[in-house]
Amino acid sequence: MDRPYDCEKLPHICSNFHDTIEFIGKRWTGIIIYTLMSGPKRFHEIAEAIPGISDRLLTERLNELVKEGLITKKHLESSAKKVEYELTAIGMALKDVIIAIRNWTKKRANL
Amino acid sequence: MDRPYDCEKLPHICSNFHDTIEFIGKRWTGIIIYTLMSGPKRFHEIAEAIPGISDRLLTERLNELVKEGLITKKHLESSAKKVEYELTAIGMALKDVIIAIRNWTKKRANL
DNA sequence: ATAACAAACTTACTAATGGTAAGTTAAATT
DNA sequence: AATTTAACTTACCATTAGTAAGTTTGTTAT
Repeated sequence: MDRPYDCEKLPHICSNFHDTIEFIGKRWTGIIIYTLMSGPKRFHEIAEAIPGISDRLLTERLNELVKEGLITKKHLESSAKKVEYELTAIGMALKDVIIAIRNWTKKRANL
Repeated sequence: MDRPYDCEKLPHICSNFHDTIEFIGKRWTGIIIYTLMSGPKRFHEIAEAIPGISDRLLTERLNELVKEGLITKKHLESSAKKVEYELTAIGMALKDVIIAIRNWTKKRANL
């Protein structure tokens, strides 16, 4: 069986695969990104779209995503309290990953 | 912006997306699957291919993957001590997800 | 044949992360 | 002026992960 790619020739990519999957696989991170795929959202909108997540973890994950450059945070209307989160271009590029996971989930359900 | 798919029409898929990404996103799970993409491997081969993982967690993750039907465990040579782990068809089907993550990682590195 | 070694766990313990709930702060609403 | 709301923040307990030593059965060397 062949590998998806050659680790000898792409050590940088190989060494980063683990980091990437561990990052986007952190608890709640995947579904937060998925939620933002349908457009920018405010804090409470994300919270309401994801049953089970707590304010604390949502704050933490959003901060991590901002830090990693996958989303941006915008303060609305000169108010310190209204914010909006939006995927960056590289964050939005995760759509292909999400589609692949969706397809796999569907395939698995049909076994 | 359009969604990758319509949750109204595919509630089953929608509700399972989170489960899927949380499962394959569990610590070490992604890289274990990736490691097995290049063919069946014995316990110590997987351990050696994944720097940092401990015997305890590797055992735990492999058992979870067997339980979820993504890999199979084969005892070699009528011996109780030599085992081999291999991706099932549905486990191997995660290759598309892995390729998507690889592509995204590459794209991100070029920013 | 016996002793040392190895593979694949298993157990015990500590550290890190996640979950729950209450508290905070500034702005918007009544 | 008092109440409510958004978006955190803090404190505390539960769950999960990391580290290291121990176990069991089979294999290899003497």
